[in-house]
Amino acid sequence: MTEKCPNGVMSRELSVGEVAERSGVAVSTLHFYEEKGLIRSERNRGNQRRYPRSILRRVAVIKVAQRTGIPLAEIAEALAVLPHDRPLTVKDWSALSRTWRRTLDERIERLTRLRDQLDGCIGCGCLSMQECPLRNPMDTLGAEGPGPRLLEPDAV
Amino acid sequence: MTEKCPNGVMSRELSVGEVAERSGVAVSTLHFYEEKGLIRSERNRGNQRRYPRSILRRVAVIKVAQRTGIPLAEIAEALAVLPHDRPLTVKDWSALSRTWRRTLDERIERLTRLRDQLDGCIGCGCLSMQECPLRNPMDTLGAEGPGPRLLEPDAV
DNA sequence: TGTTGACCTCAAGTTTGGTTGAGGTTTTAT
DNA sequence: ATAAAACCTCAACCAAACTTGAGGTCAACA
Repeated sequence: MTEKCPNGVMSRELSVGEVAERSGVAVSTLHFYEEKGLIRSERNRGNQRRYPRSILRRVAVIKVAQRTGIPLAEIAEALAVLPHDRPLTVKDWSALSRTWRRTLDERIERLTRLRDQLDGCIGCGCLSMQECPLRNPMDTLGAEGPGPRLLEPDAV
Repeated sequence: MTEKCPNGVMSRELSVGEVAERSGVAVSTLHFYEEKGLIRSERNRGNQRRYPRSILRRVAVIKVAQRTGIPLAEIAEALAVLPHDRPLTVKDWSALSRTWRRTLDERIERLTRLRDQLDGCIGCGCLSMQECPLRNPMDTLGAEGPGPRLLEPDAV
């Protein structure tokens, strides 16, 4: 069942079930990814999917990207420029992960800014559209100046 | 059109369109929130929605919670214990925002951990299910030990 | 008194990321 | 040889958070 090369690395192509098991995603998900163009498969004479072992890295990359919050469509775009017929290299991975790291950084920054605003507003609660930094998410520009605001019961 | 009280605060009830404009959410969204139990409305004799001005703070709170990533269902739950018939007080807001701040903190932490793992793996790319911290998101436990991993072309 | 704009309800559509199931074929194991 | 396990396609369904549209009513203004 498991054919080994001289060097001891298993080199047989993988069935969809094997890929599912080894990559930790469901078979249905692999079908789905294929439909979305994220992965590709060859077929054997019985029309069953057969994958090169490099699929495992590709799927792994997809999963990591998803954890950073990148939507599948964007992941697909990023992977689209890379060939399906050879494994992703370390270089490919570096480029991708560096990009994703940057967007992850931005997400973290945005959330951190939000947290700070929340801190500044916990004791206030005015939530004024005009004056409260929480309601004015001018996310990038530092048009801040939180500080306590006076709270008029309904003057939102 | 705008009736003022002696003290200069407008105290008229608001129509759904007015709430939409002043709170920055669409009319359809207000209908939707009502259906989900997040907000409530009185009706005038013509069956049109009429809101007390306190609705504006309530909607504001919902929006802020959403920005922190809290799903509507959870926001609904949190707001459920608070009466619809009086404005949210600073105390209400403090309690809510403190809770949400904590979950926001967790989100930030999780993302930061991910970023660090990504940093450790950018030059590696093994993405091994067994060995790569990026693939083993045992998020809470510090079962770390990233460091460089040797990269065998297909040994994912 | 129109007529226009705001409002009403209810149903259906949208997007993202999949899962579930029916009905049928292929592979694998005995 | 046969039965079970794995695979195939295609369609439908799920949840979240809304939006859109149809068909009809109400209100505000000239």
